[in-house]
Amino acid sequence: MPVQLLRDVGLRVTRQRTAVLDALADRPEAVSAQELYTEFRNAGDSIGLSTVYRALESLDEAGLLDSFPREGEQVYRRCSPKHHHHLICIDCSRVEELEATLVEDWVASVSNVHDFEVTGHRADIYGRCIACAA
Amino acid sequence: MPVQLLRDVGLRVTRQRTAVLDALADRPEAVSAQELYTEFRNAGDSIGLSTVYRALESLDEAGLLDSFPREGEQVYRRCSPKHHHHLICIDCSRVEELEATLVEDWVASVSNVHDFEVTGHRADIYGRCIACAA
DNA sequence: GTTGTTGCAAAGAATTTGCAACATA
DNA sequence: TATGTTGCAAATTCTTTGCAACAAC
Repeated sequence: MPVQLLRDVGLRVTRQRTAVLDALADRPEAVSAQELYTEFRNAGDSIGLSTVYRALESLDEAGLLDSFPREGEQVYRRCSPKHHHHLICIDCSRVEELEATLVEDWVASVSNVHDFEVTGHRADIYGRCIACAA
Repeated sequence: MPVQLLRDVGLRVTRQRTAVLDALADRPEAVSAQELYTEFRNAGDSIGLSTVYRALESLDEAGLLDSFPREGEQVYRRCSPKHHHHLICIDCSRVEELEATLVEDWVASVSNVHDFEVTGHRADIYGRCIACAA
């Protein structure tokens, strides 16, 4: 339930934020603010474009969403709260979450060897999902 | 020598493309088209902004440059032709190239386990370089 | 009631495009 | 000479911001 999620991260529960979370629920592919805005409009939902941008931004900061750039725009999707990597379909934007011990090991080893204060990392795999590869 | 590089990838050798390659030579940090354009102007070099965009795009496609998004804009840097990953300073944009067998192993294992036609991957580590961490 | 949120329209920023002039091969 | 490239200005697209009305707590 979106309401509880919002409370948990200390954001006010508004119709708009709830709508955004609902729209992203169980959606495997990532979407941009523009796409989401268009969906709302087509569905007859009244939401401002800047509100969609602001909602996605706060939800992302709160850790409720993943976000990454795709072809010049930022895209978002619901994600599990624990650290993970991605398997991203370059055709349909469908995303699968991956855990990857190997990657964590790599990061640890690099931070040991280099004079570098590691603050984060990202590791994603691109390709075509079974549906799009056909 | 930029001239040879351009020939090798089948691009015409122009003053502008050569200038872009020169400007990127041995520069450890990544730069955007806008930044490069400003540098040229300040140096008295006459180059159009769209030309900088187009030069970076073709050089990137030719595999002579790495590129990744940074705060809403695309940034570029010279890179070695072989596959590698990055250690990126979030303060000064300095980039170090990494080879990572562990990452390659991970990608291979994922492509074996999932119904997914892998076309590429990317793995980068973010943090502060020794100079910026001070 | 206080404070955070929304919506709109305007502003901003990065990037792309049309097209005539021009440079490279 | 034929074709790829440049430069400029205009157009596009994504994103942010100011501010008054409004909703959540």
